[in-house]
Amino acid sequence: VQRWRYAWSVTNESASSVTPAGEWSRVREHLHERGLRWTPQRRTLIEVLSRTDGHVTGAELIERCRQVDPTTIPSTVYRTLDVLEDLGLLRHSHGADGREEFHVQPGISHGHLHCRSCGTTWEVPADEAGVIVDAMRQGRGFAVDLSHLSIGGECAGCAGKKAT
Amino acid sequence: VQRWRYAWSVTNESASSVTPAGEWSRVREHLHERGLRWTPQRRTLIEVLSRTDGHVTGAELIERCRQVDPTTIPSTVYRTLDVLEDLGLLRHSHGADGREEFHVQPGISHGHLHCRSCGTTWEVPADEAGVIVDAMRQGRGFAVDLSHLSIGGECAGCAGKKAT
DNA sequence: ATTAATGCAAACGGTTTGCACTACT
DNA sequence: AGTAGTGCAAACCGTTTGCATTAAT
Repeated sequence: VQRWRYAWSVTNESASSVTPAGEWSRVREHLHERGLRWTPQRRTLIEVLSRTDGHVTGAELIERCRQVDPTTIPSTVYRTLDVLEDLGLLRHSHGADGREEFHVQPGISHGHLHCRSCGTTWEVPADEAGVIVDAMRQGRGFAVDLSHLSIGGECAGCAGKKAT
Repeated sequence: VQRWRYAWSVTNESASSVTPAGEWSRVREHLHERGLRWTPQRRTLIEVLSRTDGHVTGAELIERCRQVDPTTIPSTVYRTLDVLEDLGLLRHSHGADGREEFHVQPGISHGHLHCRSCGTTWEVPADEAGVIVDAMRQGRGFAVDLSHLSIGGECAGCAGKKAT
């Protein structure tokens, strides 16, 4: 029933970034080192991930994979995400809407700021969050993991609209 | 089919706290003011909520209601939670496991600290979180809502165990 | 030839919805 | 009497699982 289409060559919009600087270029080797396999489905997901920075939900990734390969099956995506998390290339938590949220490149750790009015999410880089990390360490001996720092509230833009 | 059982008198373990100091004592009036009704099912949920401090998931509330009244129906609980949130007695967000999390007494606003090792959750009171609120306001004009502050990491206890 | 990975379909779990019925007011 | 609220069952949605099949090694 004609699965296993290789959509790769059709969709490398930005050939230069398909295998970007980072982690993704060696996934294939990482997998092989562990006796795991490099499949077209995984290739598709890696391509999508390599174009993604920050955070995505599982459902979003499936959607994007489907654009590359319409035959994408959810369970395959989720299973591959599990594997990638085992390899340490990914980390997941849960977003404000309760869905799985995957963080790409956990090396570059940062927190998140969510505006309840406009729904926008911003990253809080490590230096800006330093004050939080310090406060929790000193007060409680708690080691903050920035990738699991989530701050809700209202952004300057939305607050401004109301005020006027 | 014998619904509408009043389990109230059977389960007032701590009669003194059934109608505690706060908000819950006047829910009935709040409802009536808006033309809404006081039903046994709502009474059950209010009783459960009055014994609850901090945060619970919807599923947990249903479970606890069922202990008071085994005939509790999920949709009724969720619908009442909606109403209570409209009345401002409750606020909900999403917890680390992705389920709805209801915050009781939103007046006493606080953040949460989650340890990834032992799973414990601590409250971060307003004064302790002040440094975060200030940092975000000054840096970005962002108004932090403490009830939506979630910090993940590892607590002193768990970090200690590893070190030794 | 092995066996990891896939496709598929069914299950899961918390939450939501539609609708006829019930009981607060 | 009028209508808010309920019970029930089915739908929902993202995610997970079991299993026979397929394909990477």
